[in-house]
Amino acid sequence: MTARPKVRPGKRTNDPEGLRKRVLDVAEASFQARGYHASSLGDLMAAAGVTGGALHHHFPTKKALALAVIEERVAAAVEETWIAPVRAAGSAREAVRGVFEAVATELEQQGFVRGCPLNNLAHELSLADPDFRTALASIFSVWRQAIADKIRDDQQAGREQGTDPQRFAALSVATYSGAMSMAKTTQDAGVLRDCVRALDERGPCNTAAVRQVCHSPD
Amino acid sequence: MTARPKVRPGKRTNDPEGLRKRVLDVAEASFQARGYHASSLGDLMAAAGVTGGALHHHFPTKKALALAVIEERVAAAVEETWIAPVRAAGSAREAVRGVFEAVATELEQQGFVRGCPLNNLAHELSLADPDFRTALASIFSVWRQAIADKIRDDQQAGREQGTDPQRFAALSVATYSGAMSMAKTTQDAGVLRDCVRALDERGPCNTAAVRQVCHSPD
DNA sequence: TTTAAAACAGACCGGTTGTCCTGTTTTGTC
DNA sequence: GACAAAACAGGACAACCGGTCTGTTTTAAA
Repeated sequence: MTARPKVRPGKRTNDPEGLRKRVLDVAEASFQARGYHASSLGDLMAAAGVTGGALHHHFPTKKALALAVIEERVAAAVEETWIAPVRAAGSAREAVRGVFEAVATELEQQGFVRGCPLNNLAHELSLADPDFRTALASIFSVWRQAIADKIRDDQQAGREQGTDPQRFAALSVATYSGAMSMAKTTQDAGVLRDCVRALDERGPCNTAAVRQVCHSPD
Repeated sequence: MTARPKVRPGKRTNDPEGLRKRVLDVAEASFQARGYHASSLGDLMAAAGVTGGALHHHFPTKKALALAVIEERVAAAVEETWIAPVRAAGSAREAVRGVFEAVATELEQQGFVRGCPLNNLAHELSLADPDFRTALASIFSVWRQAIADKIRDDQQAGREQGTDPQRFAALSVATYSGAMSMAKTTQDAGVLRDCVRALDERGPCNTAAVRQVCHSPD
């Protein structure tokens, strides 16, 4: 995939940053497709065109490599597909709708579903190691925080009322995570659309305040 | 944990069903706590007090063992904690609320969160093998179907209107799955309560039919 | 009692895994 | 150019994994 400088012996060019990036690229992709435990360092070395010595120089252990993938790549992926769109959108609800739709469309034209990078690793590694767990938990935290902040912005601008920011954020993240889990298992991104529609087609209006005004004609 | 008949050599008692059950017990627990790849057959054999020959007799491969765990144990767990309560509840919405609360309470007094057995294995194994994927997908399917059926019952009884059964089911399952994912990562079941409250505190009432009647005083 | 199949015991093996280690080359600095 | 540190090469290795194999014991049917 990436062009690797394989010159004939005698001439070597050190490129620590490029090599590190190549390793992270390969590791990120392999962890996403096969998971952490099913990805062997041998496979990663071969795919990245990197020797054992070089790999060990940049990432002393497999755990260190995974931690770097989580902190640099997974966090960036969440930032790109969720946090930035949320900040840029007109409202939190629009943002959620937009991301669901965008991801669904992207997955459909891609033809297969590998799942959410964060959730994939969260399931496999949260209980395996405390360092993994805290790194993953902090990504969930900033994700939720970004959505909650947006709701507060909406409320200050009068676009939203009576919505608990924390709970709305929790619901959004949970629904997306779970929908991606199902989409990965069924290999069908349609469930993302089902969820986002159920989410804003709203339900029975059974909040006490609403129930008084919103009664059904029957 | 389970009493295993370890008599002195010369006396042996064949107990194929008991042995099989012991292996499944141990495998289910280990897959839940450590995952599939991180669970070695050696560990399982030791924990179950079973020799290699016996294990191989009942489960020729590790994959066969995992498939049995999925089809017999994981499916049963979903049935027990979700499907049965849904059928027994007064309405689908009550059922969802009840399961979220019950699981949250159970996890809190338990002190730690191992996550949803189905989602744990779904993330790790869906892409690893087609047989795993279809087995897991069918559990998701019956889970969703049970909720959708309950919504239809509610509608026929006049307890519910204007709710798409499939979408509601998708949303319920997705929210639960994602909430359990977060709960596992943060080791805090509180997110389950956040989600279920956000789910029935309802949102902006922006469905076309509702928007006409249910306008906000501002 | 005979007998065949099922149930179980336990050693064995080839392959893989992650890590370490020793050496060599490149690179920046004085 | 000297030199030390960083960057990289590549083999070695011990532990482990999953699966297989042969043999023994139990069990139930005949």
